[in-house]
Amino acid sequence: MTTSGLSIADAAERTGLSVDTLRYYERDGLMLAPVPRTSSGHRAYGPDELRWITMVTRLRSTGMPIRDVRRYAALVRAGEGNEAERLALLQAHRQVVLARLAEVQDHLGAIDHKIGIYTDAVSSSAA
Amino acid sequence: MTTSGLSIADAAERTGLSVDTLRYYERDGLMLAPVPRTSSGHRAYGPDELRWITMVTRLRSTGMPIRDVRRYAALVRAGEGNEAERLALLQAHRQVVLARLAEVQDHLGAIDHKIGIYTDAVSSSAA
DNA sequence: GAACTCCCTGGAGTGCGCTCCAGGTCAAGG
DNA sequence: CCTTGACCTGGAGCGCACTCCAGGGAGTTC
Repeated sequence: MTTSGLSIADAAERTGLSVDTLRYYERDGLMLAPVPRTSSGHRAYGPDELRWITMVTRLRSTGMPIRDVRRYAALVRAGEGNEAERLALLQAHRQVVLARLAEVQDHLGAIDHKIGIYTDAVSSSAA
Repeated sequence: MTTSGLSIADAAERTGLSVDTLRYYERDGLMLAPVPRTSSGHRAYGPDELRWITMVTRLRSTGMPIRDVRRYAALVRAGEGNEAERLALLQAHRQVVLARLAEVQDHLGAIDHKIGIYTDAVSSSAA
């Protein structure tokens, strides 16, 4: 009486990833365990898988390389006892992201300045 | 009596790009004009080149693809009269960057939450 | 004038993260 | 039955942005 789970196409729609990417992530060791299969061998994504994919997406979308996501997945897969390592990995990532955000914001500020200049130029030439 | 300009190695150091990247940008049409040369054919980067490279770096570092930087360079190279187009390009980029920043910040918030959970777990296990 | 260093060019190679493809299986519909 | 459609696998291919390399000057140092 278990609900079998989402097809890969449905999981793709839910997560915003492509079907190919979902299979690629699994092949590449980013999942915590092989995705469950139906009797005919089709993947069936359950809530656990979807939640984990969401976490992977957060890490990827903040710029974490696949290889680091894989390391994080390995830690989680290993089970309890390595929380300090997981924490260290996430905190290191956090620092990288914050630095990157600051850099982008700084550069964007300079670009905004240039936008201001062009805005003046364009509006005065239209006058 | 013209100061000849910086060697490519010095320009690389100044801009934070690699020597190879500087040559690549020039080959790929990202510069406004061919970089001036010394009598022996070595590149000599002057203030104009360095300023432009700084702008390119800002665009690149905020995620603008090479191809769009090239389009922007082409507009600037074409001279006055297309300020509206330059402005449109920069504004479009700005929107993309802002959206990306918001997304990253959102995902980072979720990661921070997870960090909080692990911090609690680790500190209580140490207690 | 031999060695050294820095630079040149054209072109090949690399790492990343997907993305696509051929050839095959399986359950359901007509 | 036979087609259809979604999915399977292993592996090749791709776009991007560099990065590296071979082979060849040119100017300086001893």
